[in-house]
Order: sequence, then structure tokens, then C-alpha cells
Amino acid sequence: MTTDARIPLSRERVLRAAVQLADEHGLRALTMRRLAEELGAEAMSLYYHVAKKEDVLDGIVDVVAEEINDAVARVEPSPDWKRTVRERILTARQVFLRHRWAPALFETRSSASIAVLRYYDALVGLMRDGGFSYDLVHHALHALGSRALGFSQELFDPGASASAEVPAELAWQLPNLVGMLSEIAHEDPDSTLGFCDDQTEFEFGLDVILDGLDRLRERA
Amino acid sequence: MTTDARIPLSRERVLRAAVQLADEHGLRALTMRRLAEELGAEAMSLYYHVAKKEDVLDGIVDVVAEEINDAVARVEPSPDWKRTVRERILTARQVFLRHRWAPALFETRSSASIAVLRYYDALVGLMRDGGFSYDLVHHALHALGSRALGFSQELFDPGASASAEVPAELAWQLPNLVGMLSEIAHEDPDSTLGFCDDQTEFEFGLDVILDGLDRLRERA
DNA sequence: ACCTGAACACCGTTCAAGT
DNA sequence: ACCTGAACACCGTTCAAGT
Repeated sequence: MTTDARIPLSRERVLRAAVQLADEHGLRALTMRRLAEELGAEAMSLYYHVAKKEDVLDGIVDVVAEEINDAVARVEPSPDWKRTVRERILTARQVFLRHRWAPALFETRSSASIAVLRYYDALVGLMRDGGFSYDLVHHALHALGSRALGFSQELFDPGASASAEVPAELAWQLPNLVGMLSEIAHEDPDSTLGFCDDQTEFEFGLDVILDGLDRLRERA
Repeated sequence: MTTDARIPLSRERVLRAAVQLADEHGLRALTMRRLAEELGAEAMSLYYHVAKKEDVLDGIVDVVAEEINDAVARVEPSPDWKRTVRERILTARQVFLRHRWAPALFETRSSASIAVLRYYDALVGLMRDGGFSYDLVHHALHALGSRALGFSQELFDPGASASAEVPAELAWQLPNLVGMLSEIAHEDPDSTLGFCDDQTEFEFGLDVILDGLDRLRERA
């Protein structure tokens, strides 16, 4: 989907096109040459608007982070810190569902973008107002990890390794896993997303942590 | 550090060299050409022992996973499930500290290696014996995420963005973050690893989750 | 059976040159 | 000021050829 070549390039146009390219064809398709093609320009033209590819990657992280900030800004605060924080995080998660490549990329960035810092700043403020000490907020951010931003990279999807996919010769080595999977498959035979409902699992993990943090806050 | 060229290549030698190369120079240095050079061979020779680069990456994930399995096998079980699981996870973490590139790579693998599955199988068994239903174990694995395997990718290290590094013009946009960081820096002026002690934070987050899971187990 | 040289299709990036 | 062509140093990988 090559766009009109008459519109002049700009950093913003480049970044928008990069996000769209990643949305449609994944991060691997995001090469400088392909990106330029998408914009109806030559690869070398991009370098007038961005320093290098890393700059593009930093840029699209920022674009997504701004999208998150816009989304969570519409969440109306509640007197209950946990309710507000929970809703903000689930709202942020919706943005990541629109940009499936983003979690992996966010984790490769070493220095946080300004937009990400603003996101965290608001979170810190909400928890502080909810009765947390700065010290506990700090621990809380580490405990939440990427969940605070709205995603949780699944290392191993128990559902993806459903019993059917495990070769019989392997099964005997994994009695507990096989047992667990067969029971789950039995109990929830028609889950839409395979055996594990990502949304349910994300909320489960999030609530375990938020509840735990709330208990620590009360005790302190 | 080129090794003796007279020793014939083998899949195992290739993978060992790949791990060592990543340990010493990072994942980015792990190219087929460089790897071959390290082994005193030509890049094309590698393809007789591995299918493609992805195969090498799958392979070194497996090597690390086996290293983890060896390490946790030496953890002696306790009647308290939480104690045992906690110690196993912290033991696994030690392995990741020796292979800093591994967390990022583990997260890019879509299908889990057999060794990783064995690790999870043992974990499932321990929790099941500790009184968990299969269903709760399943939720627990999702809640722990990569922490179950012994690492937690930090998206944004609050310590890395210490107040000193935040430009003054940005600080006013981040009042809560700046407040939090200045207090933490003040309270813990001489932490070795910067402002955040990774080990402490990892254990904090792990304990929040394990305690939460234990409470859910009791209630069920 | 195991290893290699030459070659291909791709990268990101520089630099001098065009308008 | 903005864009481009040619070129460079790298990738992973194929394939026919060597021993």
C-alpha cells in the first residue's frame, strides 16, 4: 500500500508508516528499504528525517506509548486506587492488542521513552495518593514489571503445547504437564483462544499482584 | 578465541561455541560467520550440523534450559511447597545471571524447548503436591510468567532514570517519578547495582506472587 | 561423510551528487 | 532543504564442488 509520493516526508510520516507496516506485516518486515517503499521514496531519503534504524524503533515505541497515554487519560479515576490502576492497565493492554509487535520491541529498549516515563509518573501518583509510600511504589513497579504497562510476554503458553501436540514418546517425561493440560482442556472445551484465555490469565496475574500490594500497603 | 580446527565439528560443539560467543560478546555478535570463525571453520560448514540460524538459537535455549535443570535438581525439596518453588526459581535465576542474553532470547522462542517443558513439569508437580488443583497451577504459571523460569525483564529501570539523568526541563513533567527517585536515592545511597538491587526486587515480586497464590490455595 | 568457494538476495549506512 | 544512485561492509543461505 504505497502512499502518495507527492506528500513530503517527515519524521512523523515515517514513524506512522513504520507502525502501520509493523501492524500489517510484523517487525521483521520493518526494514529501511521496505519502509521507504511504503512511503514512495528511496531508503536513503529516510535518513534525512531519522538518524538511523534504532531511531525509528525508539520512535514507534513512543508513538505507541502516546497512544496508551491518550487511552488511559479517558479512564475516570475512582477513590479506590486498585480499581483505577487496574482499569488503566487493562486499557493500556487494549493498545498492545492493536500492536502485537510492540511488547517484544518495548522490552528491547534500554532507555525509556518520555511517553513511557509519563505513563509511569501517573501510575506512581495514583498509588501514592492511594496510600503507598514512595518506597513501596518502587517495589510495586518492579513486581508488576511489564504488566504495569499492560502486557505480559508469555514464555511458554501451556495451551499452545496442548496434549495433542505433545508426541507420545515425550508425554511420559511430562506427566504433570500432561495431566494439567488434559484437565484444563476437559473443563474448558470451547475456549476461543485455544486453551488459555489471554485476557482471563492477564487479569488473574494482575489481581494476584495488586491484591498482594494492597495488603502490604495496609500493613505498612 | 579460535579453537582447535582439528577437532571435528558437531552440533554440540557448535552450540557450545554459540553460548560462549553470546556470553562474551552478546547476542548481536552471534552470526553464522563469526560462529564459524570461532570454531576455526567456514560459515557454510555449520549447515552440515544445524539446519539454520533459528536452529542454533533454539539449540542454545535448550543448552541453558538443561543447565537450569541441572542446577535445580540439586535443590533439596522441603515439605513447604512455597519454600521449594522459591528456592528452585532463585537457583534458575543464577543461571540467567551467567547468560545475560538468555532472557531476551527465551522470550522470542514461540515453541518451548523440551528442557523448558521438563522444568515446568517439575514445577507443576511440586505445586500439585503442595495442594494446588491443576486449574490453579495453570493460572499460577501465567501469573508468574517468566519469573517461574527465573528472570523478569525490566521494561523500565526506575534506577536507571535516576534524577541526575533526567533533564531539568523534563523533571517538571514527571513530579511523582522524580519525587520517588529522589527519596529512594536518599534512603539507599550506596547500593552496588545502582538504585535498584535486582536481586531484592526480583525476590520482592516473586514473594508477592507466591504469597498470593498460597492464599488462593488455602481458600480453595 | 564432512567441509568449502563462489554466488545470491538481502540488510543498514555513508557519501557525493543531484534538484 | 530535501531527495537519490552508487557503493561498502555486512548478513543468512543455496548449491555445486572438493576431499
